Amino acid sequence: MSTITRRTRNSSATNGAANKEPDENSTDRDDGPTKSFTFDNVTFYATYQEMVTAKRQRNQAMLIQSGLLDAKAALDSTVAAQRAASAATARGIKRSKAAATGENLPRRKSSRLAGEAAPNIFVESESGGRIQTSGVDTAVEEAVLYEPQHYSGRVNDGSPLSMEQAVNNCGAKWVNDDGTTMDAANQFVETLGSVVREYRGAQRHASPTTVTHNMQKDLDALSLDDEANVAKVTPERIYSVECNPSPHCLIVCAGDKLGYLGIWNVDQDNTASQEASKRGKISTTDGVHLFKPHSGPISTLSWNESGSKLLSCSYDGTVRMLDVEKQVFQEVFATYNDEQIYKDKIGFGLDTGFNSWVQCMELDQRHGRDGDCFFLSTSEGHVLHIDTRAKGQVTLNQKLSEKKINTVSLHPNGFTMATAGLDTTVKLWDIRKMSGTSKKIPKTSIASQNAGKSINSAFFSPSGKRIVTTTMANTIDILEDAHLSSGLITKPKSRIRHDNITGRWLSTFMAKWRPSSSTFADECFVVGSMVHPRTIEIFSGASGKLLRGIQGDALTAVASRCCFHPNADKLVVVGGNSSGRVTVAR
DNA sequence: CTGGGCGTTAGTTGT
DNA sequence: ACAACTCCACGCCCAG
Repeated sequence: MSTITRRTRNSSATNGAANKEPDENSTDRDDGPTKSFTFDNVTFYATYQEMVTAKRQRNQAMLIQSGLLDAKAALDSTVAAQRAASAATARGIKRSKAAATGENLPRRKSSRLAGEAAPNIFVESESGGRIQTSGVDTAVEEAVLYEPQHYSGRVNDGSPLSMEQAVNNCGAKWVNDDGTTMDAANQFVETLGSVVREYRGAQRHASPTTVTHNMQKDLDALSLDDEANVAKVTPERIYSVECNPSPHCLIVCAGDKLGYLGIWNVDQDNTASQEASKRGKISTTDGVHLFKPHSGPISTLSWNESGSKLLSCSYDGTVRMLDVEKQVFQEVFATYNDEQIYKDKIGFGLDTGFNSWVQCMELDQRHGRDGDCFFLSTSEGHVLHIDTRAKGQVTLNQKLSEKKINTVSLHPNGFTMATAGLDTTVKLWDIRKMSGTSKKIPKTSIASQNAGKSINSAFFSPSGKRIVTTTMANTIDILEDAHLSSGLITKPKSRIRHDNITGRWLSTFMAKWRPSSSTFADECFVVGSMVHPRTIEIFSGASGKLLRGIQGDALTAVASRCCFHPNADKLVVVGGNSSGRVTVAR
């Protein structure tokens, strides 16, 4: 291959060893007939163009000879066959037919949220983008016009968001226009509440979590073949997926690029729901319910231990908490700029403009597992610690990097923290040695490892013994006892070659540990993959070996963000893709 | 040393 | 079938 020379900028970048044949360069603009052109040291060509043509023919012949074209054709046809065989599932949320043809419609929330008694102003019908309303047109215009503009385009002024508001924020495009969506959402939240109560009750007479006796057997049993285990849960590309911890009921939530939160009751009895929908009771969303508590990508979702609260962290600079029992999205943290009107806010002065956003969240379990305290990392290299108990405060604001920090992870010992990000390193810190606000980057961390390329994620394993990192250098590294080492870590315990180049349209891969009920030797993690046919991969932490590549008809796209169910009796793995679809393997 | 520009990547939706 | 659209990723090159 090294003799193939192409002249585009990119090919010379990707094929650094490309031989530049000097005559090609030196005679680039000289087609004069007085010279002859040498190629392959054999043939003489009268003109430059003839030489180029010959070269192209040679290259073509080489491609055919190499079998690359055949291989590509074979791959293309298998991919095409897969595409044809499995069209995207229709299960889950649907685009409203009326809205599909038009641009974004004015939201109903305008008049509702403004608190105006504006009866009868509803979008009655839409066709071809034209909106017919009942009620007075000017009133609609005013309602839209005076819709309050919130800080940085956030969904509201930071006050608690009711379930109804969160549903209405979704806009007409994704809300079923049969008017039953709200009922369905209400009913669903009731269901969620009873799931939580049941789980709490079970926890009270707790027996130790079921221990998996034969990991490999459980892994082998995972299946991705049932189409009923796929649903469109969010409108846009998924940034985060998480399972409610209740083992009694499989409830999966996903957050997307635009701040939508979809919660899917996977085993909702669809026949019953369709019966009900015929009676006009609830809508047929296949157990999927859509809310919009944020205005930017939801980067992290985390349930508290009892499954009663869901924390969502977004690039929009806010962290919200869905309280299942109170049925409200409470804003527990938000960044603001340094205008004096915000001086009483917890996040005052933490938003420094366009290049500043909150990148990720990690719950701090040191003071109970209710989600009261958490760490945040920012696009500007800060790590924050927020304590929402009492009045709520920023208890740590430390700059740790010049570049974006993609993840923070706290060791179970409660003081070793791992950060990883665009500065191409994993760094370990002792948070006991940090306090308050510091803009100075500490000169030394306890230990660090340099991947050479950006690091998508670095997480401590449940035992704390290991760290798994996913890097843009196309590796997954497993470090062992990194929290006990110091200085530069030159060699990971094991290094897995893994294609992590997802490009700009897919969320980056982040290998995630199975959270519980695994022994130290059984620790394993899940990660998405670019492999054809589409696969969700599970690796052993101890050996770095691939334990299982889950494939099946139900997985038709790359699952960029994956997670395990924390404590279902049976092994459950969930993946979210770039079009908002969630796939459950079990 | 920084920032602009470009290329890569996969899947859905509209024509 | 095919083209358009996505564009809060990141690496690399290259100009200033």
